[in-house]
Amino acid sequence: MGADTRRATIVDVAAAAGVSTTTVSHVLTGRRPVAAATKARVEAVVADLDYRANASARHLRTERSGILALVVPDLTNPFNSAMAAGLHETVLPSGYLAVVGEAPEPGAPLSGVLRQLLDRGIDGMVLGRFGASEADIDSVAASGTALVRLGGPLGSGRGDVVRANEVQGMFDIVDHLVHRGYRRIAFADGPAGSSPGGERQRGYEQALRDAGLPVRDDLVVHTAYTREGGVRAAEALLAGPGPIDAIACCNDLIAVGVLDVLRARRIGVPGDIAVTGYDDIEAAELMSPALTTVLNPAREIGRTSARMLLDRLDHGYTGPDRETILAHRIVARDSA
Amino acid sequence: MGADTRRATIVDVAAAAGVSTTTVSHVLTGRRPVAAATKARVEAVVADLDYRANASARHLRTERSGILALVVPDLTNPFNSAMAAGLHETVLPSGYLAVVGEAPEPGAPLSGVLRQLLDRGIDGMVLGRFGASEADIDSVAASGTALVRLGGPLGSGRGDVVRANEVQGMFDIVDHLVHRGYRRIAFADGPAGSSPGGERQRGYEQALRDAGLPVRDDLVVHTAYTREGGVRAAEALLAGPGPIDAIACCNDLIAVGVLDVLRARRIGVPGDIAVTGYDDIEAAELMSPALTTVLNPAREIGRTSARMLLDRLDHGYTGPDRETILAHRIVARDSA
DNA sequence: CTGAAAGCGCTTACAG
DNA sequence: CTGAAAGCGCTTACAG
Repeated sequence: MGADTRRATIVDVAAAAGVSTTTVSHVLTGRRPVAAATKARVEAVVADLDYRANASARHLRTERSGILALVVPDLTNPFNSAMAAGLHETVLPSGYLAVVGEAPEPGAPLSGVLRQLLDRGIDGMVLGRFGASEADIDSVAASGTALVRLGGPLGSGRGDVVRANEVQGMFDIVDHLVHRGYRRIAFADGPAGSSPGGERQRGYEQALRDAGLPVRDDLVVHTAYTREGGVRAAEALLAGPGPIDAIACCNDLIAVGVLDVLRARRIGVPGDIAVTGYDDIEAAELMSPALTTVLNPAREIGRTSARMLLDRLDHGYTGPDRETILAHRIVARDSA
Repeated sequence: MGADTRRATIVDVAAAAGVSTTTVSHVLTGRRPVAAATKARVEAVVADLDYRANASARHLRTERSGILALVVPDLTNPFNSAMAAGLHETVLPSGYLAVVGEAPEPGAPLSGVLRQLLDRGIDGMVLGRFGASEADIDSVAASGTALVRLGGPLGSGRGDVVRANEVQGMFDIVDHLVHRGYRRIAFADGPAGSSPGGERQRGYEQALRDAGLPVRDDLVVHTAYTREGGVRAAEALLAGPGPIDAIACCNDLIAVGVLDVLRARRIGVPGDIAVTGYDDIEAAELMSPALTTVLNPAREIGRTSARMLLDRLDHGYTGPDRETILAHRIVARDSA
């Protein structure tokens, strides 16, 4: 089909159909009724010439870019790529393109990626869980970009929020540990002040309190959300002030690192120390021992975020900011 | 910081700097020398007004979209998301946006995603390894979009190719099995006729031949590139015509499924049957037994693809199509 | 039910 | 070394 011939424009279509470009445009957008016969004629020409509107021209005129973005700290994290997949599949049928950005330095002031995305005039943005500063969030919100945040407080004018109930999720899995008889439960948290680390820590502490167990600062250690972070956390905890019999980790990647250390030191899991994760990445059930964790429906979070964006962009929703909470589920395997 | 004030345009900058928009444009693009003093003045105003060019307007005028795309069959596959990350990080500093698309039905004629991307006038595209039809590839090439393919034959005018040496990679790992004493080595391939399944199968067969081992059709089974595919492959192989002592899998996900079946049937790995994968996804070393596999540098493949695209788009390369081959590496762990 | 025309914000021959 | 002006391909008041 037409190799290097110039792509048809709306003018070509109008000429071939014997109507004005105005009418062609209205047939295409459906924004004004067009006589059935005219409409049919235009549509035939559109098919014949294989006409498709030039996105740049349309967006210049409508002041929309037709681009949605997801910004996460690490695209390699399976949780994030599953989310990206959910966003893509939901958004494409509506004609949007979804761009995924890795924010290289979480928390850097309006970091490069965010800035570049905003410069592009993206229509909507899903801001992943990481240390985006308040100022950054404000910038995005102020730019008129529809915003969905994955976590953080729901505050008017700062975007919709999609989240799993992080507090409850960590509460449930620590409760699971308590019911299995573990008493000296440490917590390998994400970086101090980060999300979802903060929420998960609250769940951890609440579960201890409800069980009548002491909440001890020296049993909580902060680290990066990575396998290496888990290694450091385990080493710190093992060198800590007293014996522990379980380590609840803030995510699966941290749990992987913790298990590395325990395996290397020949500490039995869950016999000597139980370990739990959070997220249920694919590797969780492949590991030895298989990881007991909390399933966060990543792909569904992506889909839901997409729908909330489309609600505002295409379906005319202009009400107050909304929060959607997705159910989590404890996946009990062998590590706890 | 201007919350909802109208974004500055090139006209605003020109007025404030007391020059024409022509000059502002040239300061911005660097496509024409501008007197140092004038340039400094314009740059000061740009910074002051926080001016950034409207991407849609620029692209409408230049007939470029500034968007690059990566199309893969499954974004959830860690190999693909690592590749996507490499593409992103390389391309963003040059001002391009990278879009990732999941082709829902591999091999469907110019499937929805591909079509939509082409309609957007994307400047370049990386076409992942899956059953894109020849016609599809021709369509992309003919559209004037810079094209990089991940695998497949290098043919002039059909885009650059970035690949690992699949034949050699599978040869090496099957050779590894041979050297460990395995003799009845089966092959759990991807779908018949798919890439990189075909190349890997050739490496498998060559290694057997070089070792003086028979190449038997009934030891090769075709399946999907997924864990479930691996389950089916293992069941077929185990129900097959004769005993086997090793299963070389076409990728890690297949190997995971194979290990599922062997574990369930209490068949020792690698004692009774050795298993190898391909890709070295993160889970490979977390599994039990840890998977012996071939490392394909996914992120580096993404980076290299990006550089080849940028070469044509921004650096004026107009020579013949090129092929870049990246080194692989055998990662020997416990499963073989 | 339909059209003529302005204009979105850029870049780039053309001219001096 | 710099500018006036055309034009990229759309959409949308305005008018009939």
